Amino acid sequence: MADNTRRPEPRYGNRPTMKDVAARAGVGLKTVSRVVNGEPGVTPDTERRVQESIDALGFRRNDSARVLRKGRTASIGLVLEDLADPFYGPLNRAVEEVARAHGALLINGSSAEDPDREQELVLALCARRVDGLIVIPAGHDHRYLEPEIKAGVATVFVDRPAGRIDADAVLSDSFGGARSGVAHLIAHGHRRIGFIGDQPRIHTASERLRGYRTAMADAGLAIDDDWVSLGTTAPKRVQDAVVAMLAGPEPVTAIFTGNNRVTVTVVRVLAAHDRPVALVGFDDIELADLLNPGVTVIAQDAAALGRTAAERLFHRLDGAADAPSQVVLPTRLIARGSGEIPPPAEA
Amino acid sequence: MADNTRRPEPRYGNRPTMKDVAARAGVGLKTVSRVVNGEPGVTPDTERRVQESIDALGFRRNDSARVLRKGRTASIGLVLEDLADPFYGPLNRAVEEVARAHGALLINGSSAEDPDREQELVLALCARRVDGLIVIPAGHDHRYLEPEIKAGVATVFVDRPAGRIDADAVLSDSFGGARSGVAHLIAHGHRRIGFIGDQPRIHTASERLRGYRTAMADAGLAIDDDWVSLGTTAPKRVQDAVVAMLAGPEPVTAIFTGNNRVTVTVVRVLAAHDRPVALVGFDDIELADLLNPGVTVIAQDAAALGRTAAERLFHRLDGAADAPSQVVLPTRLIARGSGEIPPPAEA
DNA sequence: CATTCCCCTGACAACGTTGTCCAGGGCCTA
DNA sequence: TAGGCCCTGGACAACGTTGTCAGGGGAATG
Repeated sequence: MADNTRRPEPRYGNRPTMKDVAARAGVGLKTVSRVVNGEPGVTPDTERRVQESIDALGFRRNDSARVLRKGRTASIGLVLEDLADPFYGPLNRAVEEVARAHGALLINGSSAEDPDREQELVLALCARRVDGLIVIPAGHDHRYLEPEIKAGVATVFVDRPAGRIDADAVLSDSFGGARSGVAHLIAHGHRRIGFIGDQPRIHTASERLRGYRTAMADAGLAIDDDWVSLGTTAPKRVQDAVVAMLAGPEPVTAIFTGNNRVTVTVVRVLAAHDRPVALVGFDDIELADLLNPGVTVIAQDAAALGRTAAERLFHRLDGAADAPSQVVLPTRLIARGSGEIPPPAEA
Repeated sequence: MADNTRRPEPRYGNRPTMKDVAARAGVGLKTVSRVVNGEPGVTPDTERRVQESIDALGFRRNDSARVLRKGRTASIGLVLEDLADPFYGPLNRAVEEVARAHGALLINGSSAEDPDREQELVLALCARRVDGLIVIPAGHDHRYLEPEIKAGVATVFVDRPAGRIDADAVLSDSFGGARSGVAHLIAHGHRRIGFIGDQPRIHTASERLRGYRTAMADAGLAIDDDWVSLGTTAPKRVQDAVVAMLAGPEPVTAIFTGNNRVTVTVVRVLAAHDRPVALVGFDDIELADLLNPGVTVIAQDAAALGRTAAERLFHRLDGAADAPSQVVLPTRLIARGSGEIPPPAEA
């Protein structure tokens, strides 16, 4: 039996290793390591020889091996709901900037709002031994993360709190934002106000609904069952909801929308509607100022969410061991016109 | 000197390893490996014992070690220009979906349009031994990638071709799209048409400029130097360009914009302008249909770009060794009103 | 000139996993 | 009953890197 079949697998295209570099330069393995890592204690002459070998062979350090040896991967994981959602773009970018400032790479993926997929993704990241995790949770039970957190994987939740475990979280003030948005509509004379939101199992969605209910109650207004519609953000679903609210003898005169995707669809439907209907939306949307009327929104600062979460994460990685905390960032009402439409004069 | 200082570094919070699991279950190391990987050759009874130990200890396989041993990381790198740019969201998402379908994770980062940062990021990904790379290049010289590609890192460029090396690329038809967009304006009677684009060193920007020039030449129209403005997409810069084009005795009557960010700014400026000015923009923008007038655009399919590139990448990873090729995806003109504004009647 | 000290260098083990190979035991067949 | 085969399980090396430690040579000092 020939023994040239020893190589078990097609390796990394047989990349040169430090051993190869060392052999070519006629030095020891450790000396190469020193040069590669810029450690002191190498003569300029030796260093030059090693560097020459590195360039000639096209050597690049294998970080997998390095990670295995050192125990830190210098990478963090980001699990969000949908990479394509414009709301998460700035958040993603902000996290990346902070990671970069700390010399870490970012591994990310979308859960597509599916708890199983979230878990799968999170655990895959843990198996990669990311140093930390930033998660926009889709599910409501994160006990599966307990062994990981106990084992030292720093974890920060963003946009929505963790379910059934105690963990850091950075949130926007969904309740307060929705409450002030609805109060804004009430202040402009509306009494029949609709709410179209995301699925109630999503924390932000239910908080915003709560804000709506509270604002209505504060003003002593009763809420008709037909005025509240919760469900997916699919355009068809939202469109049907708007149409239903605007039909009948007592249609709503204003609508509060629970997130950017809902808002966009509602704007489209209202543009085709004959009567003006007031609108305030949660989340800012691009070009909202150029529409006619401009769309009044409750803006949250996605970049600040991401930045705050990432900074918290690295703070933990630097050794902070204080109790998990929730940070709530304020929202801001931006009046652009659609929220200031008065209700039609009552018959 | 006490010898309890042997542990060199703060490791992964001392996570249990297969060795720990094996010891607890009273089996050999390889048996644990077999159970973890679902390999055959383990009695149900033994398997149950091992599984119990895994659960009890909270063991999770260390993929770093696995990668080191196996030579494949099951991860791909994506380097794009700006994670926060809405154009790249769907692209990012499409790449992720394909990666997921192939069981790979996605590591990504932004180059911020800085060639040095692009190189730094790409090489960091190579050091991680990603199986493949998808790059939206910021620089024009990718010879630094040659050793990596030779070593087996599959690489596909998207949106812009690679510089000075021969590599796969998936592009949108920038030239043809711009040409047809400008032709559209000409067909609606415009003769003095401005072009506001991104920095000319960016391939798509210069291709779109070329499309503009060709369409003008095709129609026998001369181009005044003042009609062309290239530079960053900073709102201030773009705004100044628009104002300049609309000033003077012979202002442009139509503008073609080179990308989504430029378009957005121009829409804002034109909204405040007294005379109507026709506009066609490269890249679709959200809510473009709801503006008044609707914004006519040359739409490219960002998701298709990402999907095509990722599929090409995995095709290569599956062993395809054909020559590098360029795929050009068509663009689509979407007329919504702004491009169909006629020029003012000449005095 | 001898001694000490420091600087440079390299041998070696270890990180956690998987591929290879071998041993032992049970079962089937002749 | 003996022989052989298959099935299960484990010992061992290797992946490429870095931390530890020890050795060797030169300079500085007495």
